[in-house]
Amino acid sequence: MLFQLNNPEFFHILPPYQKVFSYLCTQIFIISYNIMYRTHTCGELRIANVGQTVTLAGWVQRTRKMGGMTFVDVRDRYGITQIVFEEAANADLCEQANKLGREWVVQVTGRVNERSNKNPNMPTGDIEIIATELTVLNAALTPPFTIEDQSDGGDDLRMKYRYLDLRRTPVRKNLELRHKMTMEVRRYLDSLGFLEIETPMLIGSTPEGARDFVVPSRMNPGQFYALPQSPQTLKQLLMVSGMDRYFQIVKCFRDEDLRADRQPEFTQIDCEMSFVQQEDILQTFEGMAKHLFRELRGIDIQGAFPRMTWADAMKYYGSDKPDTRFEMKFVELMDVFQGKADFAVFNDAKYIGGICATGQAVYTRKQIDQLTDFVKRPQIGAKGLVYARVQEDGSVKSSVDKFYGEDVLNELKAKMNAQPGDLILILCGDDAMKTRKQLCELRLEMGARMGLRDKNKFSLLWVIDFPMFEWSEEEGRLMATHHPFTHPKDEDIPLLDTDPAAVRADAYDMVCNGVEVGGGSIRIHDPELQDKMFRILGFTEERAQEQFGFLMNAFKYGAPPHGGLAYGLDRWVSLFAGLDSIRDCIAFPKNNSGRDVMLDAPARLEQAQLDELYLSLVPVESEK
RNA sequence: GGUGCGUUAGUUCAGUCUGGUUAGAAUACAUGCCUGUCACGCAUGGGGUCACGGGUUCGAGCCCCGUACGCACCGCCA
Repeated sequence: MLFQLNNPEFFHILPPYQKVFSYLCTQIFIISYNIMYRTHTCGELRIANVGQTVTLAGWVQRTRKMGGMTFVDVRDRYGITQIVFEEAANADLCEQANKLGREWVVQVTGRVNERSNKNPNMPTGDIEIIATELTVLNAALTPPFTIEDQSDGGDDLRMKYRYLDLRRTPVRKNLELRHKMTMEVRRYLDSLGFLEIETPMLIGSTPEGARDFVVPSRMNPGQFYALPQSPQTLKQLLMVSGMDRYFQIVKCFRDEDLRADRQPEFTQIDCEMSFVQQEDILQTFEGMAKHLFRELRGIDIQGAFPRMTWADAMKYYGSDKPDTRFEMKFVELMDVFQGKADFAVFNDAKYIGGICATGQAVYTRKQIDQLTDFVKRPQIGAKGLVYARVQEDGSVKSSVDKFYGEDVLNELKAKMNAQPGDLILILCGDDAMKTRKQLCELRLEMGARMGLRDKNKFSLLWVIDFPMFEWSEEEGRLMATHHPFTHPKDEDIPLLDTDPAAVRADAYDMVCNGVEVGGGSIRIHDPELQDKMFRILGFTEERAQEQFGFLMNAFKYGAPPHGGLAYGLDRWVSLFAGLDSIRDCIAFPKNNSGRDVMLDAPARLEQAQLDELYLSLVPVESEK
C-alpha cells in the first residue's frame, strides 16, 4: 500500500485528498523506517533499483574475502543478494564483515549498485549493495551441513536439523508447491460449491482396515480415542446432514509400517458428494486433476482419462496401479508352451506370461543375468527368468532352445508381436496372481532401464470395477477391498448371496505414473444392504451395531445416494515435484521407523502422567 | 514379523574382497595472503571411541556372531 501510493506512476492519478493521505503515509514510513528490519527482500532488487538506498535482512550464505574487499551473499526465502564491503571506503565495516560466519542473521543497509561483473546465473546478478551499515541480528553456530541446493548432508542429518534443511531452495520449493496446490484445490472445489468442513481428530477406533493410533482419555478412565484413518464415516454423516458437496484437506493417521510413499500421518484431500453416480464423481475429480496440471505444471490434458477395469489392469500390467507411460503389456503364453515339450517348469506352471522389450535384444548375457538376479531377489521371489532374443534375420534365440523347436519359438514371436532386435522376457509360476506381480516388477525395471519412466511425462487413468472383497488368509474371512461402506455394482448385487468373492464394487482409483493418487467409491445408503455387507464381512449384529451403529442409525433418517473420493496430497505434490519420497514435500516428516528424529518423538511418559491416564506399562522384550 | 544394503574426520565418502608401519580424499572449519569474486584462488593448520558388544588371530577399521541405528523393499497399509 505504502509503496503503491508513493510510486510516481500511481501518485499523479490520485485525487487530492489521497495525495495528502499519501504524503502522511510517506512521513509515517520515514518515521518508522529506523525500526523496520528491511525495505526489500533478498530476491527482488533489479537493475531498475540502482541508486536506491535499501535495507535487507537475512542469513549469511557465504563470504568471499578478496584482499581489500569482501563480498557477502545474504539469503532469505526470496533469493540471494550480494553485498560489497570495501576496505578503502570503510575499513571498520569491512573488518566487521570479515568476521561474519555462515548462517549468521544480519541486517545490511546500503546503496544498490550496478555490478561491473554481472552474474547471469542469479536473478539479482545485475546488482549488488554497497554496504554502509551492518548489524548482526544474531550469530549462529556453523551448521552441521552446507545450506546449499546440493547440500553435503545425508538424509538422516538433514531430518535431525530439518529447520536448517528447510532453508534450502529445493526443499522450500516443495513446500511452496504444496501451498499452491492446496490453494488451487480450494479454488476449484469452491467454484463448484463444495464446502470445506472440519471433522474431529479424536474419534472412535474402528477394527477394519489399518491399525489405529489411539489416545487415552483422562476423563474417561480406561477408554481411548482413535485418530482417524480417514474421515470416511464422518463425511458420510455430513451427506445425511445435507452438506451435499463436502471437502476437507485433512490429516489422516495409520499405524502401519512406513515406505518412501507412506507416512504415519499424511494429508488427504477428502471429498464427498450427494445425489451422484460414479460418472459424476469421475468427471468432477478428473476436472480437478486437469485443473491442477494446468495451474501448477502448465500442462493441458486433452480428452477424458482412459478407464481400465481392475481385471484388465491385473491381466495386462499385473498391478491395480499400472504405470501407463509405456506399453510393454503382458502376453499370456500358456497355450504357446504348455504340452509342447518335455519342460516341466512350463508344463507345471499355472501362469506363463511375457513382456516384449523393444530393441533390447542387444542385452548381453551379463545384463540378462542381472535381470535374473533382480527377479530372484526375495522381495520379488521368481524362480528364474526365460528370455528370447529376436535376431536381425528374424530367427529367435532363447534360453529354452533345447526344449522348443523353431515352430514354437516363431509362435512366441508372433504372439508377442516381437520384431527383429526385440527382447522377450518370460516368467512363470504356480500362482497366477503372484507371477503377474513378479512380471509387473520386471516390467517396471525394464521401463526404468529403457528410460520410459520420464518424471516429466504424466499418464493418468481411472482403474474401475475393483472386486468388492478379498479373501484374507490371516483372518480366514472375506475383507472389504476398499472399505465396508462401498456399494456393489448393481448387476452384481444378486451374487452377494451366491458368490460374494465375484462381486465387483462401484470403486475407482485414479492412477498417475504407477502411483495411486486417489481413490473412492459410491457408498451404500440403504441400511439393509449395509447390514448385509457387515454380515458377509463376518460382523455379528451386535458388533456391527457397536462399531458402526451411529452410521446405520443415521441412514434410517434419510440418507441420500452419495459417493466420494480422497486424493493423497503428499503423493500429488511429490509427483508434481518429481520427488522419490513424499518426505521431501512434508515440512517435518517421520523417519523409516515412524520417529521424528528432530523432536525425538515418540518418547516415554513420566509415571505421574501415566497414572493420570490410568495406564500401566508392560515391559517390552528388550527390558525383560 | 521378514529380506537386502549401510554405519570410518563437522559432513560426504574411499580403505574391508586379499588382516600387518603414523587410517586417507574432498568439503566444511580456523589462520594468513589476495580489490571484482560469485563452487573464488593460493598456503598452512586443527580435526578419528573406524556405531556398540563379543569372538577368531601373534595382530582386526578389515574376518565371524550378536545388538543398536539408518535407508530401500516384502508382509502390512479397509
